[in-house]
Amino acid sequence: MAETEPLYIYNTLSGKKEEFKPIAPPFVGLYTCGPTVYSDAHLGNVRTFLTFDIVYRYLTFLGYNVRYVRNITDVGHLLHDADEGEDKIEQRARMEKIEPMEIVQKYTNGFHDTVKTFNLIPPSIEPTATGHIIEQIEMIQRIIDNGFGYEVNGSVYFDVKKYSEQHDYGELSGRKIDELLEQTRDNLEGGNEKRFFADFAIWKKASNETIMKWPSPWSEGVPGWHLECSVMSTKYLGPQFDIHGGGMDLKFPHHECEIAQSVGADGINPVKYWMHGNMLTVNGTKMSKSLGNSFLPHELISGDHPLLDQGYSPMTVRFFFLQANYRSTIDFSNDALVAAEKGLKRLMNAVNLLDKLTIAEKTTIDIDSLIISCEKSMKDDFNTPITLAHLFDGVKMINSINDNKDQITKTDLKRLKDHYFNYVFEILGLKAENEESESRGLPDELMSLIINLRNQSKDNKDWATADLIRDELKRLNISIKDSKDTSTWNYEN
RNA sequence: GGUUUCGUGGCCGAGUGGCUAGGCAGUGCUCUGCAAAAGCAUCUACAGCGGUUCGAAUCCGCUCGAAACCUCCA
Repeated sequence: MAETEPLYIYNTLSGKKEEFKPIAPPFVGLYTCGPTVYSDAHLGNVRTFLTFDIVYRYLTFLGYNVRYVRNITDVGHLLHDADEGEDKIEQRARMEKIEPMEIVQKYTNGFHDTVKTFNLIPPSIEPTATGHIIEQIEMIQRIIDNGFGYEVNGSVYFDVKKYSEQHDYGELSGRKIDELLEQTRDNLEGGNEKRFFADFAIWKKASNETIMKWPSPWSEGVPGWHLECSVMSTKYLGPQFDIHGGGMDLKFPHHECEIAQSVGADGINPVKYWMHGNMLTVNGTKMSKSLGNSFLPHELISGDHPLLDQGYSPMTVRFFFLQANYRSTIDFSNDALVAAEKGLKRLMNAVNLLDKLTIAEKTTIDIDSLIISCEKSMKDDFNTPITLAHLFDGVKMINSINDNKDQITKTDLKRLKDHYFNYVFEILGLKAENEESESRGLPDELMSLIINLRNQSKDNKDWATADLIRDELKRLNISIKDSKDTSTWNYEN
């Protein structure tokens, strides 16, 4: 692998693409905000995790030793207002009449199934908030000791006003603290324990009924939502690490608060490169549970949802996402998914052809520029749509060789195969989905029997019988496709 | 209301101060007993109005439109 071109990453902190320089190469620390496991992850959630799956895969491909940390939020994420509502998991547990930790387990399992379905590589470490209560309490103490936290009635708040006198609260999201006050739609209402409207809870005293709570120097309570990411990233990646990812909607306040907490506790700006993935939209509007326009992965695959004309395979969805830049919104539609389905098939057909090409004395295609182009586009802030475009240029080449219009030598074919293997499977994380061949056994043998009989009819030019077999199978949702000397079959969806 | 981003051909989506994005659909062709599939070729574009420039879809301004964030959200 030619390791010459630098990698550029769009850093939210600066608002531009910057050359990626790891703090301690060959090691790279990558942290992504994981799910709050109080309900099923929907497709929009999947998109963000996919974005960082690509980052992880590509950095690894480049030879970096990546430690990828993605947390599970299993406590502390409150409803409605980050500091006032009920814990999401507790509320859900009450609704389903089970233990909060059962909720956590149930939806953690579901999340793992989902990410596996879409072929996401598991993180190196997947820490939970409840597993790091002690560390969170320690961090709160450091924040208090440094004068950036204060206790009121057993709860501890981060003193944003004080912090902003010495530091830039808003450096990530571009907000100005004094403007924030006027711009906030709902300003401070009465009965609030906070000294300043922008302060946020880092420890919240729990009510008597609350099941999930822990002792602390201030009260029995729960840690604030923003805190866990600061604590766990620091613990596993150090006080300063390379890349922090998450959805665009977490930029403010969540990530802004993370910075403030780390600086407040340890005096170090925790992250060199902030990356934010954009939203999945439906008819131009953000997919979200509250709007009722979200659907779950299994609904997408089965097609069992009012917004869906049909089901789409996980790899179709993965390909669909990769056709857009992670920093752009991508709009869901059935047309777009159908297009992705066909595009993916075209790509995969060509990849499969690679094993069947005949070798020649010379090579008449330009493999070098294909390889260089793909490297260039991936190193330009993980530009997967351009990379796919290059790979489709290569598809033309492959087909052309297959049609004997171009030629390739043994060595070059090996390079081409390696290239597609690397990019399609390793970097973009696509995989073959031959669902019809999954442990078919008997049907497979029956079908080859039928196809053989039909081929005999064809050999005898008994078209009526051959067509009858094909038509009758079609009624059973099985389609027959004749190529030059063989016939293939598959289930129709 | 504030902040930010965006408005590309039938659809999805890149990119960029002058040079083909790509995928899907459409059209034509090849292959084929027929069909399907597949392959090849090919058409339509840069919201509107001004400005900067030799030249702008790309830079600047305004208008219109959309979205995200400012509340929990990936």
